[in-house]
Amino acid sequence: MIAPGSAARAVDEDDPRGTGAASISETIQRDVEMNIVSGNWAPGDRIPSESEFMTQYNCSRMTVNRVLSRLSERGLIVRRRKAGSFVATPRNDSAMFLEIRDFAREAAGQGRRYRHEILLRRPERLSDKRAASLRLEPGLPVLRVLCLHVLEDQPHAYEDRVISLQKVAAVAGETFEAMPPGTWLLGHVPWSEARHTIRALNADATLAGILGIAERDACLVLNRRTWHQGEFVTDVDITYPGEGHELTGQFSSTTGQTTALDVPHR
Amino acid sequence: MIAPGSAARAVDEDDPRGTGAASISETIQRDVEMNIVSGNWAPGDRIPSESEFMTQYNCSRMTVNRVLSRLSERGLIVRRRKAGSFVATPRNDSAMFLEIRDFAREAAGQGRRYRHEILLRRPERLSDKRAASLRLEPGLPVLRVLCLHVLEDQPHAYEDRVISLQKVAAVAGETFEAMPPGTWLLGHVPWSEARHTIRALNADATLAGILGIAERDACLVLNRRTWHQGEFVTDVDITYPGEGHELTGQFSSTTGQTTALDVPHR
DNA sequence: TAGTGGTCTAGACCACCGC
DNA sequence: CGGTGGTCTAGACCACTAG
Repeated sequence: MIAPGSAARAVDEDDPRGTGAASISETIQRDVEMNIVSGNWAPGDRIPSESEFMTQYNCSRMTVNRVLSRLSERGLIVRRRKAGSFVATPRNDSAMFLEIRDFAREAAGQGRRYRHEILLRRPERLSDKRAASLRLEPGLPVLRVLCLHVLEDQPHAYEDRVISLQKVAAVAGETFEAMPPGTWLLGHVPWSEARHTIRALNADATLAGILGIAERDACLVLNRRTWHQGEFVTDVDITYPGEGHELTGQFSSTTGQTTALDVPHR
Repeated sequence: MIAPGSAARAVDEDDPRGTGAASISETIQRDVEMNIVSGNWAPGDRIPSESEFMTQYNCSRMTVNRVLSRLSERGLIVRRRKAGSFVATPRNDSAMFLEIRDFAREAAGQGRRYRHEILLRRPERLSDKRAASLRLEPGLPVLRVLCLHVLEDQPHAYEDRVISLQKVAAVAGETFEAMPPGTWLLGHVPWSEARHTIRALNADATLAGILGIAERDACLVLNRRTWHQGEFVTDVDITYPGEGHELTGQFSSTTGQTTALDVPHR
C-alpha cells in the first residue's frame, strides 16, 4: 500500500487483456456515464457517495472526487453537500454546438476546390446604422471587405465584413489575395469573444445576382461580432444561398459536445 | 505543514480582503486564463510547468495539475509530456453554443403570454421520405403532431413532429393539451442525443397561412432529431417566421461557452 | 536520460446542511 | 450532530518524449 502505483496495477491486472489499459478514473467515469445515459440512473436519482465509490472500486477518495467533479462540470450530475450527488435533470431538450470553421481550411481538409474573390476592399467610416447595432461610435475607422466564397466553382457564401482599423492596425496593409479575411484574422486576433446570430433573409436583387439565385429566395445569414479584451474587432455577415445549405450541429450528452459545421450542397 | 488546511489558509491570508475567498486553484486558473485571453501568452507559447506553478503559488502539484487538466479539457491549453504545456491555437474563428430551450418554460420565465395549439395529432406510419432521411425503415409507427406556438397572440413558431411509438409508448395516451410535445418529451426521455440542422426556407402557401406571413417569405427552420440509446425518439422541424426572428448564441473563451437562445421580435 | 505530465494514495481540515 | 462534498498536501510510480 505504500506504493500506490502498484496498487493501481493490481486493479489493472484484473483486466485479462490490456484492453486500452483504462485507468481507474476512466473506468469509474465510463460506468457512471453508462448508468446515466442508459437511463439506469434516472434524473434526480441519488448516485453512490464518494466513499461508496471508494469501496466499490478500491481506490482513494481523490480519484473518485476527480471523476465526479468532472461530471459535475459537464452538467451530468449535481453535487450537494451532505445530500449527495444526483443525476442532473436535463434543462433543455438538447443543446447545439456550432463550430464556425474556416472556409479555406475546411475545403482543403475535404479535398474540395475552393477560391475566394475580393469584391471590395476599402477603408470606411462606420456607418450610423452599423455603429448603433454594434453599440459603437459612428465614424470609427474600419476596413470594409466584401468577399465571395466559391466552392467547386459554385458561389458558396457571400461575406460582408468590417474590421476595426484601430484594433487591428496590421490589416491596413493586407490585400486578402492569399487568403480570405476570416482566415487572415485567425492568425492575428487570438482567443476573442464573439456573439452570433442566425437569421433568414429574402435575397434582394443585388444579393441574388452575386449568389446566382432568384430574387426573394430564402438565404441563411450568420452574423458574427468579435471582440478582444472588450474592444471591437470585426463584424461580419456571411450569407449562404437559398435552401441548398444547412448549418448542422451535433450534441451528445456523454461526450459533452460533439461539434460539426457543415454547409453542404443538397 | 502537517495540516495542509492551515497552509492553504496562510495563502488566503495574503488576500487583504476576503474578495470571494478564492481557492488556490481558482486563483491559478483565473491568472492563467487572464494571461491567455489577454494575449499576454500567445498561442503556441509555453506556459510554466507544474513545478514552476508549485513554487510560484506555494502549493502542491496536485492543485496545479487539477487546474491545468481542466484548462486542457476546455481546450485553452495543450499539454505534452516532457515538452510542457502550451497555449492552444484557436482552431476556429469562434464557436457557437445554442441552448435549445423549451417554449413554455422560456415564456413563463420572461412573463410573456404563451399558448400552443395542436393542429393535428394522429398515429401514422413513417413516410418513405422521412424514413430515408432518418435512415430508418419506412412504416415505423409514429405519432405525428403539428403544433403552433403562439407568443403574445402572435404566431411564434410552427412545429411538425413525429415521435416513435415504439420508443415512447407512453405518448400514445398523451393529448398535449396541458403542454406542447417538446415540453412533454423533456420529462419522458432523459439524456438523449440529438442532431440539429438550421436552414432557410421560402414559405409555401400553407406555411404562410399558418404563420401569418406572405408566401415566399424567408423562414428559419430548426430541425432536431433525437435518439436515446441509439434508438430513434423524435424528429421535429420548428419553423420561425420570416426575418423577424433570430437565433443567437454567445461564445466566450474564458467561460467555455455562455449560452443563449433568443427568438425575439424585431 | 532527464524533465514533464498522468495518475494515484492516504491522509487532512473545512463548510455546508439535512436530519 | 454527522455525513457529504470541496479542497489541499506531500509524497509516489509510471509513460512518454524531446534533447
